[in-house]
This record gives sequence, C-alpha cells and structure tokens, in this order.
Amino acid sequence: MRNSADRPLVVQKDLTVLLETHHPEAEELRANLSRFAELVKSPEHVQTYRMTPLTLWQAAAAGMSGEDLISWLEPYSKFPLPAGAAADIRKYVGRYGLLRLERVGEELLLVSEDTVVLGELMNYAFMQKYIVESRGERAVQVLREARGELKQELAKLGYPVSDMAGYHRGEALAIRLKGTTAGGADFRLRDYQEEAVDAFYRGGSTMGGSGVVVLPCGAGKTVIGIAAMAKLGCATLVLTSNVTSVRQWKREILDKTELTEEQVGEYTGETKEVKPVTIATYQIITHRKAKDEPFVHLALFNRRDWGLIVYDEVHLLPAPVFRATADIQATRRLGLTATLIREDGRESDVFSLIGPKRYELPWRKLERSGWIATVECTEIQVPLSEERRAAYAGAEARRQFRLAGENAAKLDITRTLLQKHAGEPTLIIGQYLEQLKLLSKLTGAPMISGETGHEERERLYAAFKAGRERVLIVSKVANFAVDLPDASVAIQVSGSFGSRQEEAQRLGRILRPKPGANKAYFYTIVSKDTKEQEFTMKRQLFLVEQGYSYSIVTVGGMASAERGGLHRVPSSLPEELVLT
DNA sequence: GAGGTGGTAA
DNA sequence: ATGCGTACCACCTC
Repeated sequence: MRNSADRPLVVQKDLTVLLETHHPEAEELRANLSRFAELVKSPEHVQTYRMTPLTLWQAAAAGMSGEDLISWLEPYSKFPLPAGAAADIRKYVGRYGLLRLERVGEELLLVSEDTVVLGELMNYAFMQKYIVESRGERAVQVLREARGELKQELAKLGYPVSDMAGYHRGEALAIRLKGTTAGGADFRLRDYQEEAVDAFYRGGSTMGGSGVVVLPCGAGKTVIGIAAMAKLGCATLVLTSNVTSVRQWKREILDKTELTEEQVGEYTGETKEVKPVTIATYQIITHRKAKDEPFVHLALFNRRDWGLIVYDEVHLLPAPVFRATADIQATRRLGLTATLIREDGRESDVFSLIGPKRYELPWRKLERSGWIATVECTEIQVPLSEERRAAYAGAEARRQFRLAGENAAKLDITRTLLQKHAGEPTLIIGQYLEQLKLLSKLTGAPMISGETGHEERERLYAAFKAGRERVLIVSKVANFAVDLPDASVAIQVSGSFGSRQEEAQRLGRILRPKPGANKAYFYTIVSKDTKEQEFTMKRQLFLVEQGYSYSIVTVGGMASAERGGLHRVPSSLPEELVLT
C-alpha cells in the first residue's frame, strides 16, 4: 500500500477531483478519470476534473456502479473520500436505471422498484399530462407519444430514464458490405469500428439501438454509420451538417456497400429525393419561411418508415431537430461525433433523446495503434507591442479579445514556423479575415474563406494535394470543409473564444497517418498576458483530457512550461524563435 | 447569381 | 464563469 503522500488524487466534496500530473501513474489515471469526469482546469502541475450528474449517468450507462468508482478512487486518494462525495457518487450513478420505460403490448409504462421516488414524481404538476393511469405502486402507464419529452423532462429533474421500450424495425432493406462477399472490394472494418457498431447494437447495461459513438477525426465515423445500417438492415435517414458532407456520405455508401444509385438519395436545397437510404442536412430540416412559420421539411422524418436515423456530428444538433427527435423515440438512433461537447446546456438532451454514449475511443489510443499521426503541440506566447498594449488597456473587453487575436507580432512567428517546416504541407488557420489576408500577402500563400467559390476551392485543394501549393491559409471554413486536404503542420493564429470543439477540429486536420515517422505539428500562437491566453487554456481542455500536452514557449523571454504534461514530447522548437 | 432570411458557434 | 459581433452555411426567391 502506498503511503498517502504518494497518492496523486484528491477527491473534494463538490465532486471535483484533483490529479497531480507528475505522478508516474498519472497517464493511466487520466484515461480512467475521463470515463466518468470531465476536465475543467489544467494548469501546470494539477488537473481538475469534475464529476457531474451527467458524467456519472454516462458511466452508469456504460455499466459502472457507484461502488466501482469509489473503490477505484480510494486507493489513489491522498485523503479519505469526503462522506458527502461518496454519497453523491452513489446517488447520481444509482439514479440511472432507477426509472425505466418499458412496453407491454401497446402500452408504455414508466416503471421503478423505488416506490417512494415514483410516488413523489407522480405528484409533480408537469407529470399529469403524461399519465394515463396508475398501475400499482411500481408502474404507471404513460402516453406513448410522450416517450421522448418525458425522458427529457425527467432528466432535467435529475432522473435519467433507462429506455427499454424497444424499437420498431422499419422498412427492411438488405445492405451488404462489399468485401464481405466474394469478389467485393477490399474493405474490412477495423477492430474498433466493429466494437463500436457492436456496442451501439447491444447497448451497455441497457437496451441498445440508440446512443452515441465518439471517435477522433479520421477514425472512420462514416464507416461505422454504414456498418450500423448494414447490421440493422433497414431504411435509413442520415442527417449531417452540410452538402459536401451529404455527397461524401453518398459516395462512401455507394463505395462500401452494394446499394445502387437508385437506392441512395440526397435531400438538400438542390435535390429532394426520398429513397431507402436518404441523406439530408440539418439546415434543410430546420428551414422555415419566417420565424413564426412551420418548418417546411420536418415531415422528412415520416416520409418513409425509417428503421435507423444517423445523426452525424451530433454535437451540432439544432433545437428543432431535438424536438422532432423526441417524437420518434421508437426509431433507432445513432449519434456520431469526435467531441461530445456542447456548452449550451443541451448535453442532457442528447443523452435523453439520442441516447447514452455507447462507445468512445480515446484519441491517443488510436495514435498508439498508428491509425492517426503523433502530434507535437506547441503553444507560442507572444507579447503585444507597446502600442498595442496601450490600445488593449484602454479597450472594452470585447475589443480586447480581437486586439490580442490580431496581434501583428504573430506574423513574424508564423513566418519563422514556415521556414522551420519548409517543404511540409502546412495549414494556417485563423479567425479574422483581415489578419488572414495580411498573412496571405506576406507569405504569398493562397487564402480560402467563406467568400471563396467552390471551383476555386477545389482548384486550391487539388494544388495543395499535388504539392504545387505548400501552404494554405484558411478561415473558419476549416471548421466545416470536409474535403480540406490533410496537412502535416497546422499553425493556429487566432480562434473563437474558448471553443474546445474548434481546437479539436483543427488538430484533426493533421491527423491522417503520415509516411515515415508518422508525425505532425500543431502550433497555436497566442498573445501573452491577454484575454486570449485564458481562452486558449479553455480551448485546449478537451485535447488535454484526451492526453495531449502542449509545450509552452514564450517569445522574447525564455520561459518554457508544459500544459497537460502527462506524456512528454520534447519540444523541437528552436531557440531562433526567441526573436527579441 | 445575387440578395434576403434564418440558423450555427460558445 | 465567461461573449451578443464576426464569420459561415443552406435555403428560398427573384
């Protein structure tokens, strides 16, 4: 038994967990912690994780018990677990599964072994509109059409419902994967893809067929969606974020399955086909003539007897699609995403309406098996010039962020980095068009923004892929463009506030496996001692939670540190960056 | 093909 | 614990 000084965790009463990052077992502990807690702070030596009701429900849905968590935390904790904390962990984990939805014949029942809780819930005013009639102490019949709404409401109240009411099969459709038949193309599911589909199909401790699969960029989420369709063998509606992605889904489906053009349809602004497999954008579903008018294309959900709905980029799911999804709870639902993060407080709706997280593949694990590149992340802190510092001090908070973002000193650093990585395909990614235009002028590299037409984009992508253009400067289009070619170096010159989503997305741009050492470089240039620096820390939390670490280099000084710091990739950043 | 509307990030 | 202008996309109408 290690003595308490060697133990790297402190569990606090408010369900936060502190992890000492220098502990030899820190990396392993982080991997486990991130299964039931989220990272909220990561300064140099100690990381703060937080268990929330939702992160604990996710753990419960994955089959962990409160006792499992407590007995895992205890031996690593410096101090005995505060009594309140242990009780809360048991309470929240135990909440999941306390209420179940079950179907008996045509009836939908809300069931609980805990008669006290069920009794209390029955007294809530909002419950009255869902109740058909009481079925003794342990069950109550509820309206079938309220299945989604009821789960949403109860989750908000702190009682997540385990939905065992099953699904309808939908219109049958034989979908055969190529490569599984003689003479097919050479295509096989990777092990983790198979596991993900399986986890979705079976479910954790609860009924499968609905839920979320979380996979890093480049791990083949589309393939998992396709394999899920094939496994269920039914008409499928795929919802995704933009038209390019619709095309990509269609291409992949035709490429990986034996479905024909006649069976796969696009439902977008241009083309409105409803075929056994239909791919649509979120936008078209949420479209309406005017604010107070109804959604024009909402009926797509009922245009066919879908047996499966795939929600690509499920973290982007817009409010009206939540509403529509609440009404189709008997249809199987698969959510796909790289980062299950929403900061608009609707995570619990994703949990209730799409389903619990069924499978998550940690990014670094995929890195170890070589499916994605190893990335060296460096944060370069650049001071503001004296003039800019003065303007900054006098500016309103809002203006300050932009002044820091557009810090002219970043231009020099960018040029230095381009020299350092001469010859390597490089993306420069930023937030402000003016800043990017200037960079384009200074470096001669072409720039792509929302204004750039599709033809021009494709021409530039092709030139970049062929190596005729070595550097591309991209605006926020990089957050959406699914066809942006992969690079081995990314330089982030500015970004939007504290978006963890965006940081992950941008890192994702250099993850495709590289020939040779399979290595990529991610730089983020930040104005020192500004608002931007704070937001940068927030941005990095998701990736640090995934086990990435950033070497911090200060330009003009020599200070160097490490954020994340659980695994150390020595920074290969040269001294020549010290530009003073 | 441009311009208007509405929706997204967080 | 964070922001309410900035950038972008898709749809529809003309």
